[in-house]
Amino acid sequence: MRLEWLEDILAVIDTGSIRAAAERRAVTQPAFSRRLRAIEARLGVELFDRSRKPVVVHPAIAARAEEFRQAAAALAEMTAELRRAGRARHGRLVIASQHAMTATLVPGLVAAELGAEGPGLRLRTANREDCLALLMTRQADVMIGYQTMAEAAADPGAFLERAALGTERLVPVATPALAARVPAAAELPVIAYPADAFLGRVVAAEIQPRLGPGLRLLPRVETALTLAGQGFARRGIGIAWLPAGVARADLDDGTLVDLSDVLPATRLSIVALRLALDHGPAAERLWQALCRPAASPAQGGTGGAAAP
Amino acid sequence: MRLEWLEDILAVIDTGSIRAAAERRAVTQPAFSRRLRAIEARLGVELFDRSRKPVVVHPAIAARAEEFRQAAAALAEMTAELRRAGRARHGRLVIASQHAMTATLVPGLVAAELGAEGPGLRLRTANREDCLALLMTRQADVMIGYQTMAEAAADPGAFLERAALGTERLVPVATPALAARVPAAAELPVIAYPADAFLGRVVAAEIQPRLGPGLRLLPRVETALTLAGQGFARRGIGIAWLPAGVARADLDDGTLVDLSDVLPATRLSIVALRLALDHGPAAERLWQALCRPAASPAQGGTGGAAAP
DNA sequence: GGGGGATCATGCCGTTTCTGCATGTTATTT
DNA sequence: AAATAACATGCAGAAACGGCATGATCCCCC
Repeated sequence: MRLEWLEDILAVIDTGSIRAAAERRAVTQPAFSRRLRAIEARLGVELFDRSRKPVVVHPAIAARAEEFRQAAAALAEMTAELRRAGRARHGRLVIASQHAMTATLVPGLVAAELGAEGPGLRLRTANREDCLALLMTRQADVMIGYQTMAEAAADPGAFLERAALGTERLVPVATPALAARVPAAAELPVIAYPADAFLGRVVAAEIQPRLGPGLRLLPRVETALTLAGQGFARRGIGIAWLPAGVARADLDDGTLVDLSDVLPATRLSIVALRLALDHGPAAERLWQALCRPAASPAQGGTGGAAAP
Repeated sequence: MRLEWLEDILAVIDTGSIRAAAERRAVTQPAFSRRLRAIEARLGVELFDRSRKPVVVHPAIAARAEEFRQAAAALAEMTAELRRAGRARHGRLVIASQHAMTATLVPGLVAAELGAEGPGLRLRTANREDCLALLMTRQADVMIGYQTMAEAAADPGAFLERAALGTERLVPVATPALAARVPAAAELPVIAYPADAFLGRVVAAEIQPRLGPGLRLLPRVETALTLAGQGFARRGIGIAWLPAGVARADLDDGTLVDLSDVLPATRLSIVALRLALDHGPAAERLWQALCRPAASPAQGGTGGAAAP
């Protein structure tokens, strides 16, 4: 028996169909169908009545759903606890942060606030979704990431604690040559974020609607990685919406110019998140240090450097 | 988390070394070493201190051994229970039997004793070790197999219940042509059983030592499958030691002749085994029917046919 | 402290398992 | 009866896994 099997079975029980369960388990329907067959074969039990079209979970199996749920939770808890203990053995704390912040904001936070804490600190960087997954599976103690102002105003939910670290502007930038052509242009070459990435949703929700009516965005390249977007912008491929902290150095030395007077910009909230659970003393210290608002170097700063 | 992972970890905890644990888990040491690394990687935790030569389980992990054991037991129990319930849904009983008996003895038992029970009965055939595994994992309700007379006299252990169904002779047989050469020969071509198979051990322990001093066995082919051995014997490849029930038809029609007057034979006990646990009503009826000694058609019979 | 032996790791390669995509089949709906 | 949605299947590429041979360490004992 495997935790994955329990989760697969529960997905079918919960969603009521293989197709929907496949989606929840993030595989294609054929692959998931096979997986279920394999589970049945290895278990030696027929779990579903496949003669019905949305498959029906055999009643004897459905009756055990709660048992499955508990076993799955116990296993998940066991591995989470193992991870926590494993880290504790090294006296390590793990911070998960979104790619864009790793190079700019986070080093400042860590250096400024955690000087003495330093040695046992590890940084993992990923996209926002994966960061959240690291947090939920307890592979990370704290996550630092962006939220939209709307998200930051909403209740974080019962499982999460949140601390606001500041805000940062998401500004349109381009090379001076490209920028000069912007006011007259009807089509703007842009570095786009994928629609399913966090910044892609932000741009779609908060930037696109505020563009002038005759103005169209023409995606030249698409990347989820802010730093890659910065690279393209530097080469004049298109306009990129970058966090101010990422763009600051290029803006200062004139490689890029700020277009936020002619194109919409928006503001992102920078937050720290952690599970609302027991934490070790080191994790607690880290959290307290992050929460101390005075120490926060956010507000568009590059971390460590003073804000204007 | 997977049951297999827990079992792997527990194997190391119990045996104190990777090599020994690999043996217990029935894979080679390199493969097992890799498996452990993969588990550590996927768990994100270092489980062992590999700088010591028999690896040392990290104390934080060793401290959780009991937790692991309970989780493993719970998972194993859950799958076993699922299997039982799955079978019960079909009203099915599963009998595991050794290959050799499936064709001869078991049909007689089933037909004679279970006439009415018939429809929901399923027969699985495997070697003795796998039959036992089927029993232990509750994929089978009852196992029917051979034991040596010594085994049959010993305590079956706390987990197993045993019922003696009779005995059967293991007799040396050969084609008439080959048999004619036996008395004078110093080397006998034989159909050998693998040393790690049940009958291989029986031959090694009870037949070999009783051979005349000047007599050598020359394995011509090796097979664990009695019926395959019979096929070879029929073609005159060598002498085979076969259960009387298997050989009977060939002996009756003269295809093979019985050499037990010039070569050692031995006697095997035919037993039914089941786990000493709760059983469903159908399983209980089956067991009672098997235990009824009068009905047993054993004693070398081919099952169904009357014994001499 | 220097073999000798045991334990674990690694390179290589064949086998098995798993996945996605495209497409076929079947139950359900209208 | 046709349309639709749900599930299965054929296929090919990728990843995981195992065994074997061999290399690198650690432990023990003289």
